[in-house]
Amino acid sequence: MSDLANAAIADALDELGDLYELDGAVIHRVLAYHKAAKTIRDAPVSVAALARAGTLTTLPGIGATLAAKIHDLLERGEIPAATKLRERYPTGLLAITALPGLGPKRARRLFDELGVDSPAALRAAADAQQIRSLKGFGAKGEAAILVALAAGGAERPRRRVVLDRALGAAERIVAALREIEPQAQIELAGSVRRRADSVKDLDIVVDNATLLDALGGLESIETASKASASAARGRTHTGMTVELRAVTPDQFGNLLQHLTGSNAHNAALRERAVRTGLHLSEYGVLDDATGVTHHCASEAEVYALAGLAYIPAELRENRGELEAAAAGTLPKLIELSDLRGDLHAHTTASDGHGSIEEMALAARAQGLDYLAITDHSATHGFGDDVSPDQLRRQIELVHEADARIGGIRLLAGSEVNILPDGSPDYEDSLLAELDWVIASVHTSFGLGREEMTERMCRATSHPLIDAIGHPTGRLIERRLPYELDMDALIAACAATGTMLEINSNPDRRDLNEIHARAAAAAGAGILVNSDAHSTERLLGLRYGVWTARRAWLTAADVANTLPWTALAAQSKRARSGT
DNA sequence: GCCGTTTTCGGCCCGACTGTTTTCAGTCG
Repeated sequence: MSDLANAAIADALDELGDLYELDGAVIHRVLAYHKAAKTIRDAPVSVAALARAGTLTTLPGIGATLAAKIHDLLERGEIPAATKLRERYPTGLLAITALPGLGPKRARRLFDELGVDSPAALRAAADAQQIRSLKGFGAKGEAAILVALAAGGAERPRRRVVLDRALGAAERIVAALREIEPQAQIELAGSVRRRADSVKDLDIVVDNATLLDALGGLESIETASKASASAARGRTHTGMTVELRAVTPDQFGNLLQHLTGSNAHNAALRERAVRTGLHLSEYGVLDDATGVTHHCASEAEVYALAGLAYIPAELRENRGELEAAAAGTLPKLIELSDLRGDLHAHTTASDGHGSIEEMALAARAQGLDYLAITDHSATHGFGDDVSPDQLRRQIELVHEADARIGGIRLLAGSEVNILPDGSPDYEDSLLAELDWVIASVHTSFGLGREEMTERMCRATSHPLIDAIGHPTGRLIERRLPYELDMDALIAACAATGTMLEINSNPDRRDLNEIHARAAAAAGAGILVNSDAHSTERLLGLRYGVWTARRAWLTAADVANTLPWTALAAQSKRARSGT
């Protein structure tokens, strides 16, 4: 049986669901495929391993039929039903359904009646004015198709914006609105509030409708218009869509909960509620028994009516939070103030912009008790490598600064490169002089899955490597993670006592929330580090904490919530006596 | 296709918007 990644299995089920939908299957069957795909994509364990163990149906939404199809995929490399349907419906047809306004039903009509099987064929049919005469279409629909094609909608999905840029824009808008109406309730909603890796647009809820008219006048807004008495829509100069919604204070909780989502969370929440005779919407909670619709000023009231504990926004992805909220077993999530130290930061010795002292003072100002100076190592390129002699000098400088600067403990460390053979790029005798070593991959990203896994697992077996930095190398919306068996790496870390980093750089957030949750479940030590290259970037620790919260982590799951002495005492170095 | 304070069949979240429609289907979030 092959060892497909969860994401690959999920993609296959999503595709099959789309094909079934084109084929006219009942919508609930289609949804079953997409739900199962999401469950698999979010699973903190290897689904291929579950298949080998014969326990696939323990996953919610996976029954006998889907389990059999997943077995086919793993054993034969394909799902026969998908292969058959692909022969009937060309891939170009699926591309057409990605166009705004064109779903499976209308795409199917274009295919059946005009033979349209690709974006190019669609353009030709629209140019020839063949579409307007079709049932369900018209001249307007035909024009909309041409507009969507011209916008390139069929080739690429609309780009998502990485959280820090989106959050910056959102916070500027909220601050500007607060200046106009200081008494109003103004809250971010949507995926920005859930602290997702990236977001598509900005949702903001206010309890004062006069603010709807103010949106267009804000400095950061390029254009805006009032869509209704309770909504305004605008666009920032950077091209992000902003949806501003106004509601009376007594329904503020209903709307905020609705717009915060996620869609999967809300759908599952409403399905649960229906079973107890309640119907949730953005307007209130309708009780079948009494016919009364309850309005909720706060989100906590919405969840309480549904019989649930309050669910923090970061957990609202339908990854088990509803069940935990019903059972009273939601974790007490880690907070930024729980972090006691930061074990990954750079200075001007390599590619950072601050001195040791500047970084130390900035970390102290943030309330941290310790900071590891971990500049790049001997083989780092770009002319900012640190030779062995320079590192010896750097160790002295860190110790000297540590003695001089009060209120923070400075640790002499390094971010060493993991060479393709899995070894670090300093001699062991030099590594032994350091307080802290974090090891990362910065070269040879293109190794095969097995070689890369072997390379990284080998690094974890090195007695002087304390932790693995940004373990997958991904850059959100820019670079895919390298091929790696994360289950194997997590197991190797747990076995050797090597810690895994959640890198807080908002472009990385690596480990991601799925892997971080899996690592915690496997008993691996987890760090939330800034990887700061400047004093300002130390503030980025909140992104790593948000990833940790989305991974369900508590303070006890994250090693650098401990004082340095306690962390050092339980490190693998201390345990092995090196 | 899944699932069970409606248990092995009959349901399956809610509402807005759009365009093509005389009451609604399709799409979207």
